[in-house]
Amino acid sequence: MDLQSLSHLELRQICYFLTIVATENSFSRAAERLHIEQPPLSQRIRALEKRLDLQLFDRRRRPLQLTAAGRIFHTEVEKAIAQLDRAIIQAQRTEQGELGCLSVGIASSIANGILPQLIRAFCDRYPQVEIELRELTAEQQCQALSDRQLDVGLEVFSPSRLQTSGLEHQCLAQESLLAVVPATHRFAHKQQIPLQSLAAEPLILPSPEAFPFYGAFLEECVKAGFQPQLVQQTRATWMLTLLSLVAAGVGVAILPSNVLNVQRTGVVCCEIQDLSLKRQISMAWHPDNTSQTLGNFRQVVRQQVT
Amino acid sequence: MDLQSLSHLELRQICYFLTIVATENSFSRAAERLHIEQPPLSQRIRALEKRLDLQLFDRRRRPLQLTAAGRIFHTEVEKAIAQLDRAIIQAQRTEQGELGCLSVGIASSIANGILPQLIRAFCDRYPQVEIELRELTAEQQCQALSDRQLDVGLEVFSPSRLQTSGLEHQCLAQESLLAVVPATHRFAHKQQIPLQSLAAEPLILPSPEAFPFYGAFLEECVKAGFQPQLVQQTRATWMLTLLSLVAAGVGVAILPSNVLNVQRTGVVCCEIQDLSLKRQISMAWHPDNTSQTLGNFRQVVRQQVT
DNA sequence: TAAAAATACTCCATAGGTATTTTAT
DNA sequence: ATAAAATACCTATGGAGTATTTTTA
Repeated sequence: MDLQSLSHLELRQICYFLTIVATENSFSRAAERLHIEQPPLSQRIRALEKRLDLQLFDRRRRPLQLTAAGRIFHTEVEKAIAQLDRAIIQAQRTEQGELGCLSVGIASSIANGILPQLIRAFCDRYPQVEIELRELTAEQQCQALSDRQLDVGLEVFSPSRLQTSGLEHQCLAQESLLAVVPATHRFAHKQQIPLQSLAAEPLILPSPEAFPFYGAFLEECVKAGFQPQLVQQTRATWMLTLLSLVAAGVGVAILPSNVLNVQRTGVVCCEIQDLSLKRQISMAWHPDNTSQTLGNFRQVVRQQVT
Repeated sequence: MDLQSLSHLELRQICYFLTIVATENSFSRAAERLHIEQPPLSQRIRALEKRLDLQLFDRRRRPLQLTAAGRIFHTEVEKAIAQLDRAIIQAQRTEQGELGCLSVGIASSIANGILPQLIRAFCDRYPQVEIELRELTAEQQCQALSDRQLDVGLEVFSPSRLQTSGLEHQCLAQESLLAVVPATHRFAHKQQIPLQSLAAEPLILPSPEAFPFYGAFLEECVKAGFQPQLVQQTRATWMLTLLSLVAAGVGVAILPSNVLNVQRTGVVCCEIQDLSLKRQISMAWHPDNTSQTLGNFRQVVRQQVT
């Protein structure tokens, strides 16, 4: 393909040609339909024929007929015009955010909580937008948002980290912490337990790298007057792993309230009295990202959380 | 698809866009490659963006990047340009006679004789041209050639009919007539027989409508001093039918020499002495038919018969 | 002879060039 | 500070209009 020579072709001339064929090869009626006079139309077609080095019409008899080459050109160039039209439509729909791709950072707490309704609502409204879910920690999401690797992140972000990254954010939901105990435990029949009652229990906490939030929980325990006994032998992060440890009687797990969305035999959840600590789940994005798809996603999310 | 609005698009601007993307989104280097200056290129792209109502490039940072819409437009419009290129190439090849269709009128005598080598030679040289073989009588061919239903005819044409149709023609081959006798016939072992020896034989001739040429044969018999005995009960035209009648002992058939290309058990061919009568097989076409495909066919045929 | 396309010319819109300014790293 | 793109302005190619001629059925 030689762009250099194609660029001298006039799309207008091609559309004129298609119009002439559409009017049964009448130059006069095509000119009328094109809102130009007949002589310029004749000129343009001759110019087209000259540029292509092709005889498109057999002018030796009336009514004018397409040559064999003209017929082939017509069928093939019609496909090209249709494809060009598709290119424009698709690009415009992409710009409107009706078509394309959005990469969304999530964490297990999101996947297990607010995510399904957000995805459902967005996909209903923008069925042609592909959502790429990426399971990343809050820190990885901040980095990816700054690097334009990610369009939007859903996680428990620390406000200071959002600040330093220059990210914008919106609060979506709050979660409290629950104590998860074996079904055979003496707390199992209680709706609520005091925070201090955990002083005597071996506690299972998720790996602090993946869940930095737990530092705040430990501080609350100290404020309440005890040093928690941590089960050190595990650095698991998956909620199902932690629940299995509880079911095995290894200890009591402290987990965010989205654990209520999971049914696990052999464990029971108890609210913790006196613990006002809340995990703030937010949506974060980069202010320079002007993608309409992102704007649409934010709007849908805003509608869902209010 | 709206031809009216597409016609105001500039193909040149689209090619400029593709060139910019091809040079890693550098306007300066694209301008260089396009042999224009950078400012006009910037102007053209902005004009394109304005016309399409599309932001193709994100100009807020360097090096410039395509927007999501720009990326879609690029991949889709590249297909359109490739299709446009195909349209031009195919039309040009059609005009050169390298691509397309040729309708060729034939008769059984041709199919059984010179046709295979002509088809073979033409298809070898022009493999993308489709040949449509139409089995028509000489009269039907003259009519179809005049009506532009047929590109070229191969038949035993009468010179006067060619004249009145205003057709051009070229002689391809001559055929003599043979006597075909049953294998048990007393002539069966002879290479040649005198014309007059046919006086005593019941003669099987093809239907005179399909083979007007046989009138001349009957005249030759009269000149030789006898009135041939014609088997009247058949008006068959197919050579294989006539040979079957001979094999059945109904009589002696008088057939063109292409019958030698057919092997039929129970029959033998004999040359006829003293019979100078020749069937002239010609190629005919209409002088107004300027199709290059026809010209190419005529040239190949000319090469084959010399 | 009549309808339709081609030709001849004039005008003007827009692509391209040159000089300069603005912008992003 | 510098490289690259945008802006401003000028020139000229070529598309469109009007009047007329040519062609074909």
